[in-house]
Amino acid sequence: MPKKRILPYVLLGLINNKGNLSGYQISQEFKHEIGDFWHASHSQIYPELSRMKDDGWLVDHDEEKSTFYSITEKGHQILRNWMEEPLTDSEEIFSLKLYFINDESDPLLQELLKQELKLKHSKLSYLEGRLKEVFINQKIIQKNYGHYLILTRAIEREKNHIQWLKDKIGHKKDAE
Amino acid sequence: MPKKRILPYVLLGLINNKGNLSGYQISQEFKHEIGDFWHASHSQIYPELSRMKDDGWLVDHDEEKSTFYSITEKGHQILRNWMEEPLTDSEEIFSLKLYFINDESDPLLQELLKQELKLKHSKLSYLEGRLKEVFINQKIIQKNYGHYLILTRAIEREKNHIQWLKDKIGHKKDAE
DNA sequence: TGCAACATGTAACGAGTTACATGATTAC
DNA sequence: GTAATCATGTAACTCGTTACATGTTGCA
Repeated sequence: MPKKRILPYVLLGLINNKGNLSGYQISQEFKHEIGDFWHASHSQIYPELSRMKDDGWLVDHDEEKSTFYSITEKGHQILRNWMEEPLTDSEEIFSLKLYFINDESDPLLQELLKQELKLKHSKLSYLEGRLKEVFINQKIIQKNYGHYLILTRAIEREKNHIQWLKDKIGHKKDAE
Repeated sequence: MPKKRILPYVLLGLINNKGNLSGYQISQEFKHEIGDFWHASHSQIYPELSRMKDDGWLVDHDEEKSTFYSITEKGHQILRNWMEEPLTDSEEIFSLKLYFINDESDPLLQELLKQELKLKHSKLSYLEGRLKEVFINQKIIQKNYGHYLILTRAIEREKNHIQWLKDKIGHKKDAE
């Protein structure tokens, strides 16, 4: 099966958040707001939007200069389904989905955090397993020091992420 | 200009580390050892190896079942140049280059860590700037809570990475 | 004897990038 | 008036994936 495309869902999410958007505005979004987490160039955006319109996910309405798109009921459904799809081991998707959640009280937020926590836990144990398996003694560490470094770094990173997730799941307010 | 390809350098690095490797062995490496940080399928590997041979980066010698490749002097040069190229904002490349450094005393190690530290510092200030710029009051946070979360998460992640880099640059031994 | 793993290759396809194009409007 | 930005579109190309293909060796 072909790899799951993400772009259409990103476009859906953006249009859903903002009400309606033109292709140009979306490409600006990618340069600013959401640009830290995802990117697409205009040569992807325009054809994609028109495909999504053909599929009934969006409707367009021409205004003075631009063609604006807004989401249909079908589009809503599709977006919702995607948002509720179980996460896979991809931090990008986790970030994107978070981005599309506006309200702190949306139950999907806690759901996402819990799913990601589970994923990160298993990633962490996998990495810790690798560490034990590969670096069984000091000599191997010395002979493959770079490998040892990134592996231990990866482990620390997961731990840090897990800690963050746990904090947020506790639905604590920002009290630092 | 076209995007810089990484695969050839990964193959060079692997072959350089192990002395000589067949295409099949390399694809096994991707399934195990290095698989946590980079991946390529055999349909990429074989043609790439033969291209690299044509370019004089590798020489092949057929043995019983497999064709083994080893690195040439030219290949060494190319690999070294790549390793010494300044890092860009891509953690993948940082990890890969680290992976190819075997010896703790290789001066390139400290160089890499310092470069990455600089990059991460500027990334951090960029993200902190974004946070101040976008989330100017509590209301905006409430209305875009997911965005706020991933942005603050991204900041924490950079801080964690910076801390790790600083630890390692201090050429401290693992004393926990 | 038949299946899994070894070992290599090529073709078809999908997604994303850069480049090529074009025309309107705005600001200096 | 001319440069930048708005606004959209398509074509060429590259990279990577999956699928298709083929022959060998080891083992149960």
